[in-house]
Amino acid sequence: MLVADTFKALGDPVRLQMIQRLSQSTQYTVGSLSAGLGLTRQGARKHLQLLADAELVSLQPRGRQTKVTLDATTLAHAKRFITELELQWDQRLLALKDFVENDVPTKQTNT
Amino acid sequence: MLVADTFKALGDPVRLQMIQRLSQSTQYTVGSLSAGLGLTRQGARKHLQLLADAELVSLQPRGRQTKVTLDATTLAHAKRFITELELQWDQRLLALKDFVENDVPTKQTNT
DNA sequence: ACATTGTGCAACTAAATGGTTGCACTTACT
DNA sequence: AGTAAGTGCAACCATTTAGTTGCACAATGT
Repeated sequence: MLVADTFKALGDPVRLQMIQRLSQSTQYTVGSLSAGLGLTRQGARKHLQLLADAELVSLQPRGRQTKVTLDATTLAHAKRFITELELQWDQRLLALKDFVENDVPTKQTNT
Repeated sequence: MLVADTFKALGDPVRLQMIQRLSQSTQYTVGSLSAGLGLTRQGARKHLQLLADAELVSLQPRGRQTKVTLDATTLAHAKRFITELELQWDQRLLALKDFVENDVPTKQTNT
């Protein structure tokens, strides 16, 4: 599973709100989670499936209803990706500062 | 600008690679950034426009060419959003643990 | 046994997305 | 002045996405 898929799944207001709700309660079912989002249950269910495919949530059938829980692991992966970008970015700025101050050429990756 | 728009912009392999490149060098132009991605320059340009609209990169015309730089601020916002989700999630788990161990009812947000 | 509740799935439609080609235009080089 | 380089923009096409309606079906409650 690519990180891009995780971001893609997070890139929708409805799905983000679902995730946000799920971070606040462990008691959600497909029905309760789909209510009050301004679209039909079936519409919401499609979003939910996307989140499940991206492994951001897991669906556990419990008799008549299906429990929905957050998968914090995938969320953590996405966060880590951003953190690493920021690290590279900071190093770049540092190298640039070095170049300006001391005339030490910085290694160029691309032109 | 909604956080969802940031995630949406990050939710594509081509755009993620662009962001990754930009985190490694401050020397990119539209042309150099668009090369070697397996699609036409005009195709890449569309992705770049999306990133610019999401304020993940900024485009600065420099005579004949256009310089592209990363906007780390927006990236930081996205990261923060995830961090806050994780915080709520952790608190939830803690409350749940409390409930199981001590039979202290936890405040339910939803049913 | 029967009704109701919670869910899943398929078909369909409108709009957004990802990609292409073709062309115009300005900046720089000789 | 003439050519090449770097870009921007519009038109077009195929695919995916976001939403709907309609229906089937198993689990629960009376």
